[in-house]
Amino acid sequence: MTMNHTIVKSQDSNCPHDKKVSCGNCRLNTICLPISLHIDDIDRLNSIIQRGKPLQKGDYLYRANDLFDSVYAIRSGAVKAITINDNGVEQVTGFYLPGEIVGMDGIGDNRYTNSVIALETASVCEIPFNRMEELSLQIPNLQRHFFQLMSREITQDQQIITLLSKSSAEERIAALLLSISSRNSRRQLSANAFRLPMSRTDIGNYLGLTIETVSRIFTRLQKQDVIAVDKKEIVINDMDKLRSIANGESGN
Amino acid sequence: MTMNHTIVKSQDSNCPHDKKVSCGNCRLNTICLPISLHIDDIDRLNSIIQRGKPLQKGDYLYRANDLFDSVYAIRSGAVKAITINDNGVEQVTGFYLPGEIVGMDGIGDNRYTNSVIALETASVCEIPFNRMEELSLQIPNLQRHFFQLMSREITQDQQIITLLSKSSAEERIAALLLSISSRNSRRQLSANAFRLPMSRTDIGNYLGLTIETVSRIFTRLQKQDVIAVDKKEIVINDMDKLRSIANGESGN
DNA sequence: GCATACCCTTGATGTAAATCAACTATTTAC
DNA sequence: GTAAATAGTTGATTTACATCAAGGGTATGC
Repeated sequence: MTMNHTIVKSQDSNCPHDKKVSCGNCRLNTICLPISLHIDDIDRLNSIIQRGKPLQKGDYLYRANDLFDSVYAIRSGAVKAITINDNGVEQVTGFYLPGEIVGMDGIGDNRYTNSVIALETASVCEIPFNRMEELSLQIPNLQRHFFQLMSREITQDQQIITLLSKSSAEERIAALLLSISSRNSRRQLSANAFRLPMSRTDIGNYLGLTIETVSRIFTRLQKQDVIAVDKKEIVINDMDKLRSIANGESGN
Repeated sequence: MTMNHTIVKSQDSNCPHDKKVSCGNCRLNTICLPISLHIDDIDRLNSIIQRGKPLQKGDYLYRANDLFDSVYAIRSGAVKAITINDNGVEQVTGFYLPGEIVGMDGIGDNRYTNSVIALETASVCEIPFNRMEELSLQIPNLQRHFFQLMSREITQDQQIITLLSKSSAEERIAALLLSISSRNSRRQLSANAFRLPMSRTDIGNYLGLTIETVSRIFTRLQKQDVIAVDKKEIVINDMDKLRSIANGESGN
């Protein structure tokens, strides 16, 4: 990923070094923001949002048990959310790409239940929750938007539950690839060729599989010419086949 | 469960046949409602809530894909939420007991993603969401309460994800029993002896296990004197042991 | 009161994925 | 530039749970 360091005013509003970024001109705003907001409401929302220095790979955005104060929109890069349960086992609970929101798990008991870690260099927009709540009282559409965001997170988590409860290793991997593919295309990126921001270990942890199984499935899908794998670079050669595998319609 | 059919005014505000039920005198209100609400705010909330006839076992409260209009507080009985995925596989996504709220999955796209079905005779309080939203704009604590409810649902779903991804069959069953136990004690019911409202099939579906495995685990836990099982009646004989099993600290 | 269906249990066998093991490729550090 | 650590692949073996199978118990309906 190239980055413009010249003094020329960048047209790319998502360059992490560009301090002129605002919600109004952010190219992710149709994903991250309620499209239904008035232009001046967007300005009011923008005024409460803080944009800090980018995270480096491995940096924590916040840690489980930290006091909750903000949710964060991913502006560039990618992060993972993890929880550590009572017996010290780590679980990856989600991967978050640009335009997506993390931190809503912290609202319930005023402490985050997940830790969020950068998978690569990433920049985020911090949305202080108390101020967002106040603003929501004045902007009904903003309140509605946050209810919707949280509801969709519930629905997504329930889809993961179904995946883990009912699907084979191959179906899980196929579903993850399709999820990343469709989230990429929502951001106007290629649905067929992309780089996985996470390691095989993270994939296995997320999908309830060992790293060996993840590796074998990638190899198998490649041998079937469904995908081409080169380290973290993925090319989907046969989207329909991948979908039918994810839906358990394949003969395996 | 006995029910008073005499003309004497019932003291049990949760008797489904008592039309005088209100949030103000409901014994579940510390669970279901924000405790932080003013007494007149509780009245305002109460005024928008609709209480219909009880559901019979097997009745649907709503169906996946129905237009979303309300969330529901369970007043008595128990329900399950299920989703049917693309390939027609049914997944139980949750069990809901008195004081708990269902339907928040519908907010995201204005249609329910789950169907909710009564596991036994059950009564519910319907909370029309549009009216609740309007009220939230005037009662900040109510807005906050709903954000918290949704956040906790996210956190719970993530705990299920961890359970399915990382735990053995025995650990899953132990965790479910402990969950029901603690939810019962929150309602001032026994933590050690209770009736499971759901079938073995539902348990297996929820936990990603076959009915045979569920049955075997119950038998095994009984042989270890951790629990006593008589059909749906459960007695927890050794809570500490059950906890250590759930935490994967048992030698098995 | 009996039939039908459903729910649950228990045993025998099969299998997908875990585990164990060895090795290669890639990144990080000095 | 080389060493050490980290990440990923592939094969052999084990295992936890699924599947297959049979039977008993309980509820539902005529």
